[in-house]
Amino acid sequence: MTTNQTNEISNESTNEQCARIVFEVVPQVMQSMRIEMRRQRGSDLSVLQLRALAYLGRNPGSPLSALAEHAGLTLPSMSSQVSGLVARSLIDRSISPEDRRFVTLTLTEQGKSVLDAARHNAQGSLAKTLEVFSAEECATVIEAMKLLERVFAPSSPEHSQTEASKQPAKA
Amino acid sequence: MTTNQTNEISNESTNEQCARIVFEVVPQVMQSMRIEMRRQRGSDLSVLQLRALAYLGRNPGSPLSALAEHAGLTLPSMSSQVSGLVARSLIDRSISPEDRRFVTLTLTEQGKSVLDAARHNAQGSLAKTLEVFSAEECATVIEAMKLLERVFAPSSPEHSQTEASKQPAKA
DNA sequence: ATCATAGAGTTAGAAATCCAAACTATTTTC
DNA sequence: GAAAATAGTTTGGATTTCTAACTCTATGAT
Repeated sequence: MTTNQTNEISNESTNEQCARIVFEVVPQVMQSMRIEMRRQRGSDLSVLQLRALAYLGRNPGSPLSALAEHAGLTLPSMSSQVSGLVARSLIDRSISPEDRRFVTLTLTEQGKSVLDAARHNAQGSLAKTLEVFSAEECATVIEAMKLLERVFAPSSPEHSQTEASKQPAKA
Repeated sequence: MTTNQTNEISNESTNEQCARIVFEVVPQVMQSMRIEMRRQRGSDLSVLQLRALAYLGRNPGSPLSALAEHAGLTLPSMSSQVSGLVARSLIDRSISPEDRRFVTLTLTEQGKSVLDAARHNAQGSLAKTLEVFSAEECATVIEAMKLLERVFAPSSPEHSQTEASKQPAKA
């Protein structure tokens, strides 16, 4: 029987099997997404850039640090990415009047339309790939994604600073 | 063809919902894996490099093209990566005696031990992160990964490639 | 009030990654 | 035997992302 103390000896199979297959499959899916994004000749966005635009669509006026944390990047890396998107007129970057240290990031009108188009393309082709799944299989994938999201989401309200999820934004 | 006639009025087909959450969660998990790999100060391998070593562990003597296809990289990119691993004495690269155009890639003894250690570390910390899951939740994740693997995996080793990954080569 | 300190973000410099184009070497085909 | 095809490498460049050092702004201690 499985000991529920610290799971040191038993439960090795299920947990480690899960870790092994996640480590095997997630990079494959990610690579397919990158390739598909690169194929989209309309918007020329990376997966990260599209995710950044989508985040700003959901959270207009976010500071840079929130975006960096959401993406799992350092502040300089995200600053560079944002500079590129500002130069492409997809993001408006202005100084917060309340606290002038903060930056306020918002999608421009062009950013909104590019986001809409790119998201439609990317998720559309992904959905097309997933068309072979039955509704039940889709539900399984969705449920698994929600589980993984709970564990890997950056702004997890519970234990955001365990050693495994120490973010690179601060060291 | 599309079978979403019943869902046209409602929000979103199950497929599209699945695509959206996959596009949201997979990059997060991937980024966490990258950060965790970078924290491992013993081996200094990227996710891709570890995956390449693992592939060669399972398929000794593979040619470069098989490795490139498995990783979803172009031949030049994978050639460069392999050169780095050869320079670090983790991979032995020799010319196939049967067909001298092919290269035969094998793990060195050092490569095997580095692979073992790195895989243990990477999947161990991943398993630790997944410890919050119950056995049932783990099973859901495993099942979903198997589903995604069926759709996104390149062709299986020692087998003909059907149509899996012609994406990275040409557009 | 003033100066020290901390926080948010940017810039600079370097390293890694990856691709397309061009190239070499080998095998197959005609 | 020449031409075409195949496997891989080299080259050159674009992108990404890090650390370290910097600027600017807010807070706080005295």
